[in-house]
Amino acid sequence: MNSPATDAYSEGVARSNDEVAALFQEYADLISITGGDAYRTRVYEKAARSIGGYHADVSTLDVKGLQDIPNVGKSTAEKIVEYFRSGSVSAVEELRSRIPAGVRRLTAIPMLGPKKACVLYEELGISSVEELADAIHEERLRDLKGFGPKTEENILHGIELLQSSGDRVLLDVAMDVADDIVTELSAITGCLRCTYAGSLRRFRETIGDIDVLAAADSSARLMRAFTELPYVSEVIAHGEKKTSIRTTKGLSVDLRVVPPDSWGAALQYFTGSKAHNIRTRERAVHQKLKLSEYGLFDAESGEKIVSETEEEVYDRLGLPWIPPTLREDRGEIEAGLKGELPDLVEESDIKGDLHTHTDLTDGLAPLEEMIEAAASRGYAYFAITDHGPNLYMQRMTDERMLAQRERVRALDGTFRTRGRRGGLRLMHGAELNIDPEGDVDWPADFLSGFDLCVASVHSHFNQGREALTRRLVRACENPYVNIIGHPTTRIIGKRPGVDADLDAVFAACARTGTALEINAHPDRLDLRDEDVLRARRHGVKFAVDSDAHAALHLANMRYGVGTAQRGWLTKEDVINTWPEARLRRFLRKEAAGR
DNA sequence: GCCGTTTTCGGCCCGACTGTTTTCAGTCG
Repeated sequence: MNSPATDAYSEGVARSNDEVAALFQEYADLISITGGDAYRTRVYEKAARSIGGYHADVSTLDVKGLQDIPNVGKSTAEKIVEYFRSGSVSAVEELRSRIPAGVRRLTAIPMLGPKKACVLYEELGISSVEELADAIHEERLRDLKGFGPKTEENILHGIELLQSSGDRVLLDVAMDVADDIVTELSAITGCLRCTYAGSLRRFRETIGDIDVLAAADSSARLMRAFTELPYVSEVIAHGEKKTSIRTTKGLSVDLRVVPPDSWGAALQYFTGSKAHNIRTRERAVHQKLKLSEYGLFDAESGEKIVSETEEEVYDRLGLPWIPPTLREDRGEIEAGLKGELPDLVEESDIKGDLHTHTDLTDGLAPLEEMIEAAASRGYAYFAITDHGPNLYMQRMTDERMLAQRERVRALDGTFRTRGRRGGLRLMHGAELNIDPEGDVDWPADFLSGFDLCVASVHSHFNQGREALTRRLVRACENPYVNIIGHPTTRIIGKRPGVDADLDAVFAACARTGTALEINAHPDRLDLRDEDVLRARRHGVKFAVDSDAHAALHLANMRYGVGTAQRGWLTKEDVINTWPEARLRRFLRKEAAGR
């Protein structure tokens, strides 16, 4: 998949900003665990977010330049400079020496925040998730103030959730590392090809370890360069064909170097999935062939038939080339044999983003900056959808929303001739809150002023299946609701999706002309691929949205498109690949009788 | 620690829910 981002918003810039953002988030957590001033905690959290979303590389800025970043003052700026000068920040190190890393890890458990983590550490010396689970089973939490039987139950459930995602990391974390490694290795003399394979190439929502594949006649140089990357913390194995390392963040990466003429077979083999490979190898066996990472061979003579490209390998097995995002043994082999593989939606098909935020609510960037970023991605249209007033913390009012609309309309005029071709059209929308009854923030006469509305669940997640289903269906039936945002509200590894009858919701979407969102934020990827597959059978349309809260986040679109592909979607299924006129017709929701 | 159409001090997003409590603290969005 190609990325249209080529300017200041492209990746790489983000690396050192992300590093600093993570450092300040950690500092904020440590301050709150040690019972420090809550306002200092907040400031460092806000600074972390601002830095993560800032357009310039913080490692290139001085104290004065850094203070231009919102929520970064003198003290924070000096810490950033200290970090790039010495590799660490003494104030952070001081707190790290007082609180074991495992204590902070405890706060990753849902319902367990800094205060409870602090009590657990100080009273019982608990400094890891495992120790906490043991302590609960040994009933050692019983005497602790503020911990009752229900809390124990919740913590155990939370630990289960946490561990179900295991040591896997989110897609974007793995992708950043993999992109960097591929770039570094591609520059080595003798490296003829290099790419990532495995679950990353298939765009799975979480990644266990990263597989990088390179083609070269001699592997020594590549292997050495790989082990000498700056973020390598440990070399697990070091050989001629395969080298494994662990990064400073604990991610394990395998590099395999293959001869150039087995590139295609190796790429096919190391991309997987296991289930898909078993199926392809079975087909080979039936044709008296043998498929391995080195090529497709005649089973009897051992003579190599093909191996240079994936296309050749699949072709010789009687199959068209199968896109990596489909290789899960979910019917792609059968569809390939019948010539019925879907023509998958690509990132380059996306004409606009329909769910984004600005600093009017909880976004980081001003309206103009978000629109500039959208224009630089070559979008044909772009919707601003800040939060409605019922998400109280956002302090939205009618006046603020209408004032924003004025600005959007004015900017629309100036961007009409900008962008890649035909200019960028702006749409004014909102992200509404679906309340427990299925109603949304504003009455019809106010809603009718928006070009489109996303509606999402942000509260009352545990209503029970029937109530939640009714609630979502009612939202679909609202003639002004065009897109159900992050439909299950799950946060990967942290919060399960709501318990609703999704098939009933999908049916309601199809019936009312309401699109389902595929939220591209790597923490969410909601709907998930399996749900997309099911929804598609109901004839639902989808919107792949970044839900960006900063200009940089617009680039998360690639993960949403990857998820859409895993759900077998074509351009036709995704409303934000459509031309503007067709999209506008869809947004009128005429089927709902509006 | 940051910020300023309350501008160098005194605020800092606000409300709901949950589980633990007899009046509230912690967590979440």
